[in-house]
Amino acid sequence: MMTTRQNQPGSRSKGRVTLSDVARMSGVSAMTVSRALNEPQRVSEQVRERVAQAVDALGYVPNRAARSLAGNRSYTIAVVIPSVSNAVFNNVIRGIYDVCAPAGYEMLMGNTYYSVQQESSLISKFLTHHPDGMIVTGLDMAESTRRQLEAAAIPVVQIMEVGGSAPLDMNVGISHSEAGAAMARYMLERGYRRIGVLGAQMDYRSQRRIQGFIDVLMGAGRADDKRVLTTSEPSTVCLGGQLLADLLLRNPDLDAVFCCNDDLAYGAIYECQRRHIRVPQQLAIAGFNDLEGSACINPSLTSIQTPLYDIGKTAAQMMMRRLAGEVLQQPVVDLGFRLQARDSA
Amino acid sequence: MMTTRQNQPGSRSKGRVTLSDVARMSGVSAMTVSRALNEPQRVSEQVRERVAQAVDALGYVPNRAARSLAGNRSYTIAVVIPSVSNAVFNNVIRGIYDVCAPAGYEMLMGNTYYSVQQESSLISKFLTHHPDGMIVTGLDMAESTRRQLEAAAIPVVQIMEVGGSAPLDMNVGISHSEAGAAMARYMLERGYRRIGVLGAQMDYRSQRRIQGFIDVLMGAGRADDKRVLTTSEPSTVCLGGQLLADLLLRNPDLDAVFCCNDDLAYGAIYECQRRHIRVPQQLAIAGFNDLEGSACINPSLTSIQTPLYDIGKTAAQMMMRRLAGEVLQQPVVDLGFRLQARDSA
DNA sequence: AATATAAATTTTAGCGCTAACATTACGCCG
DNA sequence: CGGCGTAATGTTAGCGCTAAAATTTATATT
Repeated sequence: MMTTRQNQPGSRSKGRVTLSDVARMSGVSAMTVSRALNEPQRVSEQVRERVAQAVDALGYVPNRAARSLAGNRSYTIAVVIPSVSNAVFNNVIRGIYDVCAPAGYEMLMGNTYYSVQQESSLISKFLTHHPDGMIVTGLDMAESTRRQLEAAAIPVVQIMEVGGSAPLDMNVGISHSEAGAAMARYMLERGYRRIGVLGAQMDYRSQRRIQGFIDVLMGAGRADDKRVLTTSEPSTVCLGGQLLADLLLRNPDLDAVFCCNDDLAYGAIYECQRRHIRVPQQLAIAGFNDLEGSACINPSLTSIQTPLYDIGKTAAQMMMRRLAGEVLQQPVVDLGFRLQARDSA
Repeated sequence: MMTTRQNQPGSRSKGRVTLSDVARMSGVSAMTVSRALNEPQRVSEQVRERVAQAVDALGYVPNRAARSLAGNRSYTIAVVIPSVSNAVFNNVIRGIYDVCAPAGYEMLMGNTYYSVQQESSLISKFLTHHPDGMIVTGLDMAESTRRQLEAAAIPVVQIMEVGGSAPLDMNVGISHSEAGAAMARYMLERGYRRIGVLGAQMDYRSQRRIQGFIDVLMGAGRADDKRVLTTSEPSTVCLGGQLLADLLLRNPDLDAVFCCNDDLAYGAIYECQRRHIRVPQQLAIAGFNDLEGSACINPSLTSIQTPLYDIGKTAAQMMMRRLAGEVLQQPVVDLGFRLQARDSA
């Protein structure tokens, strides 16, 4: 049970342990305590120890707001992604985290839910934290947001895709149209000829994947608009099954389907199981992103493996270098992808 | 391309637009601008408008650090969960967000990855932000962390489970042991007799689910240690298949398996598909959490539906009421669960 | 019109920390 | 042993905002 004084939020605090309390107890100035905590190598060992003891004894917790205000630096990187819950971005986030945390940076994370409006308002909100840098997903954003970011004059890394619109500052990702094209070439090589396409969410990257895929089919004289089914609804496993059902209704003769992400592909495979359609013999299915479950579904799913962790890690590393004052020779990095062939296509 | 002045981080800022710039331009005092932005009903309409214009013209972005420092309140709620990428917690987070965002609160989120150590260090880190409140997962935590939270003297809501250890402050969730027990009773009622149990991750809540399940089996004289297989490895779909394979090796006569979460259950179903074991005729399978995909896998998965969104929403509402100074009559809320019977068991 | 009351606004004083500069202590050399 | 460079510590001032108190202005009441 909570027994003690509850700080009155919204009143002038008293009784909070501050740097000067620690300073008083350890018999040095506040500034020295600050240095003992943030640049320990700059104070003598005995001071370092006395300060550590005082911090412990008093239960001192530094106040980031004060630090940020005084230091004109927040030690915070804002990360703007469509959805933290998405397994795709989770890997990216780990990559960012593994670089930021050891460097003493916090991450401020938020979801856009694939909406340009939500992205704009989220970025506005994040700017009030005065982050030292920002990592945002994708190359496309509202013009006003672009201006806001330029006005903020902080380093920005755009992640996930390269080669779409011109980047604002730094850029790390893969070419989604090339990845889509690679999948199309693979399917054609394997002998599939009546190839369908399923897409949901239809953010810019899904669109580019599908465009790249279709362009290759077109080049081979195998494109057919009737075989492409997309929706702006959020992508779910169940939706994959429904979309496949729709698509087959209009194209009973399909011999393969490219799903613009693995979730849809799972749903499509489930639908085939229910209809006793043998995959890949009667219908081949491929996905995109190569999520954890793709290796163990039946049949195992052919997909495009994207370097998610490395995208996050590289983006954060570039950010750190920029924050250290370095001028990057290569502000745009294409990390490439790998086609993971398995049993489903 | 970034053209303009890059703020030197770590130097005294100049040239940032501040409240007083807005005040000067709109011909009122800084304090009035502050009120115009934060309590608009307390200033005259014309001032409100002039301020809005000046904010627009100057591109003013408030500085949260300054606000937090001056106001002794951060408008931040720290949220400590095992893994943001987990679909389970995603729903909880949405519930929290839907209450916090309209109330003007930010969420500071972090993962413990089911580790008590990581939880401790995360909470320490979060306390440096001086959040106005904290929402943490589960009832169990390191004793030192418990003391830290008490010393911080902020409202705390522990979420996900009720009825385990005594709560620190407020508490919202379900009883995992009761939920496990309910599943066991259901399986016994359906006539299953040689029932196995699979568990991974084995955080406290998984343990309680399994314990509740086994207690009921025991009461019915159907418990058997050999039929329980658990691991502390993180739970994944693929692991579910491997664990089932192991379990069947030692217990070829099983007629049902309870998986302590849906991911494992998916893997178990896949493994059955590969082995041509008919579910549920030869082997029934049940999961826990009722994730999105559980309704459309083949066969559809019997699971325990937990009120994830409502847990988050309720927790945040209790937090808001507490921050408004209210004394809660009911600091512990059990939201209950529902057994979702489907085809797999 | 005088007074009481409420509403709108300003003034003052800091929140807790760190950048920049100032000072002191210490070792080392000629 | 004085002078000098370096390392260690201290002093000053202020980051941008808001709580609280003080003041001015508008509105109601008699």
